[in-house]
Amino acid sequence: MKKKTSLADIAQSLNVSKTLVSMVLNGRGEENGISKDTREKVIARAKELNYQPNMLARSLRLGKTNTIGLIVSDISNPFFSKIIRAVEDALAEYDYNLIVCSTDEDVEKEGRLIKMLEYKQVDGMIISTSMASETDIRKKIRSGIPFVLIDRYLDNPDNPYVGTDNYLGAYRLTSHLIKNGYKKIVILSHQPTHLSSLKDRKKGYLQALKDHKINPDDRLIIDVPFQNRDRHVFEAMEHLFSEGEPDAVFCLNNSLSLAFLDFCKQKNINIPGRTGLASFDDIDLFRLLPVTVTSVRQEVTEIGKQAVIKLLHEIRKPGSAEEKRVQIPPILHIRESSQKIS
Amino acid sequence: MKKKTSLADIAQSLNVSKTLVSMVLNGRGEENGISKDTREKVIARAKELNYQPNMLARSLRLGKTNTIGLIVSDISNPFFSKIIRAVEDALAEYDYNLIVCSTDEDVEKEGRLIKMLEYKQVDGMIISTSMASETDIRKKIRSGIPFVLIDRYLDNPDNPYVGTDNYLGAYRLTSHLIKNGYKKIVILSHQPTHLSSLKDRKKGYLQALKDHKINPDDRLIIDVPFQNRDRHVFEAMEHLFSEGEPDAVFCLNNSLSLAFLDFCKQKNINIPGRTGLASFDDIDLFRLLPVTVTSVRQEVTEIGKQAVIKLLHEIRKPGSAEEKRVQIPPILHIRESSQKIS
DNA sequence: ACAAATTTCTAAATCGAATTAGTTTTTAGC
DNA sequence: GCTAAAAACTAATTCGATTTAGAAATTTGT
Repeated sequence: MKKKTSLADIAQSLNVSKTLVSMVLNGRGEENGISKDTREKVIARAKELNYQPNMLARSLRLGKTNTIGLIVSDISNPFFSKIIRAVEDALAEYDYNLIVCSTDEDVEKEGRLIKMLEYKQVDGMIISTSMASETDIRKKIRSGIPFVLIDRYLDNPDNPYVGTDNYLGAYRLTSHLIKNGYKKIVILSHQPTHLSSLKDRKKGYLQALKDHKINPDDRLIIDVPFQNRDRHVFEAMEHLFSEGEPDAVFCLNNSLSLAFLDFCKQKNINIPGRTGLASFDDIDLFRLLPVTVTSVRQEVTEIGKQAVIKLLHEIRKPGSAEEKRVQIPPILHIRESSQKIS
Repeated sequence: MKKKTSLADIAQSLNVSKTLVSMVLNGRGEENGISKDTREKVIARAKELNYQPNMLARSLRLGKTNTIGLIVSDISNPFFSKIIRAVEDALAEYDYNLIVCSTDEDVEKEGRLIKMLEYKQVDGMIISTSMASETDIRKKIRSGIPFVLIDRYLDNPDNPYVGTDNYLGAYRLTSHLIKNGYKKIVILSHQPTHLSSLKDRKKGYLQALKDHKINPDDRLIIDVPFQNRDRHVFEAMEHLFSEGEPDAVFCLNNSLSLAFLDFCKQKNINIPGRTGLASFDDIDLFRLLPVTVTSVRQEVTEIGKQAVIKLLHEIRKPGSAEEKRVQIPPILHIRESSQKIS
């Protein structure tokens, strides 16, 4: 590893000051009255010595790193990985980079990651939090680094947030099922029930039932833990289908849908013959199955983009946003898995 | 944004030197002969003032950032997002973080990203390169920052590399197809044919044909561009199927398989009735389709883990690894899409 | 030719931590 | 009570860039 050239090296080799070199290389030579001749010499020498600015030093001095931290539960979940991609692209336009972290829905781990990002002096964070309240998260972010929540919001309505209108999506999807003749609609969700995303989807479901004069049935509301999801879904569904047939199953995210499809495959359960199916989150699989799957597609790219816009806004002038919470309407894809019951 | 407490603040408030505070907080108080009394006072005050070390300053001084750069073509591709997750987890054990970037198979963009990671002084890089030669990549990494290639290797066999044994996977998969009676086997690949991963898969395919005395047919070897992949696959397949029926299609990665399945869905092509199917990369979809898809699964987690081990090795003592190229054997999943031709 | 104005450039401080090469203080020995 | 040794602590430099405040050199005006 050759030692790198620094400003000082260039300055020394030309017998000028570091100040001058710094100004020239930052394109502020002219306005600072550096002669054209000198400017050219500096630029030439910088190239010659293969000068590469050290962003650490620069960031330390300037108090900004042009780096954003992104925390999600699992970067390999397609929902998040697509958001990350959108965030990456949006940030690139403003010359920001991205440090990504997965929490596995572990609040402790999330806390540690937030701290770590603070140490690294990121300029802001985008967080899909597993925490239950804003107080918890503020306890970690003591420095006041700006952050934007995605996917899940917290109790404080002034927290910048971008996500899907989960209530709306679930309401529409459930209404659609009901209109198609389904009555006993199972809702398959996750256990830490404090997540706003899942809560709102459940609310949408319940409201749709209510509006269509269907009484909710607690036995049709299933919450499985995050860990060992597949096994839990299998057991819960096995139990449910042995007790009596539901009309349809509404899975609240892509992982649950996958687990449920696995169950159907193993148990040879025919969709929509034996049970209807609808899912929150749309994945490739759904349009490729021979019986395509009805779903609500979240606008992941839009969520990523807007989160970035909001965050950069917060970084520039904190707290000045007009609209704190942005809820993007999802898109309903009606397919074959929820065909009309004859 | 409250101003942060620095070492100096703690030092001043206790009337001791920064040196002392630094030593104590780094756990080197005792060995440097700081009295227990003072040590406790420092630690207490640090807590009281909510001291958070500034990693920028630390990194600048120490010459290491504990940050790794990861470059892939698209972080939202499930193959890569799973590798990223594995890399993240493996790095976490050594207290490293991850900056991720997507290149979209664009060599220019990759060059810019490498430069940027250098500026940020990452301690090392893990790269799934789109470049064609080691010279190209070395031209960018002028600083000599250690890097490990994944998924695709380059001409220099001394470059640390971790990937799948693509030749082996393709050879086995093709042999399997041949043994099941398939003869006219289409291979669906991508156009920039310099990628070692795709080249090796093709080699494995050709060798399998040869070993089974089948003459390769150029019309069955299809290379589509990365951009507008889906459209190109559709057109190429439409043309191919109109000319005469192939026996089977071997897709060289998950994206091509998805595009091909889309085509079959639209054209109502029955698998394996009308054409057999096998795929490199295994995705959830394949085991959930009613006709499950035969595939070669890459050990993504293992690739991520080993890449990290190799990189940390390079960082500690460059060039000392026993084995430069690690090729991990993939796992063949024989399913229904490649059933025996009767 | 000399002051004033303009052009061109620079020394030194700063960001926050780590570290080298000490110095000061205390204790021990006799 | 004095010295040597041990214990406890610190000043100053460094990493590499930016910036403030100002100095030196040149040009202009009369």
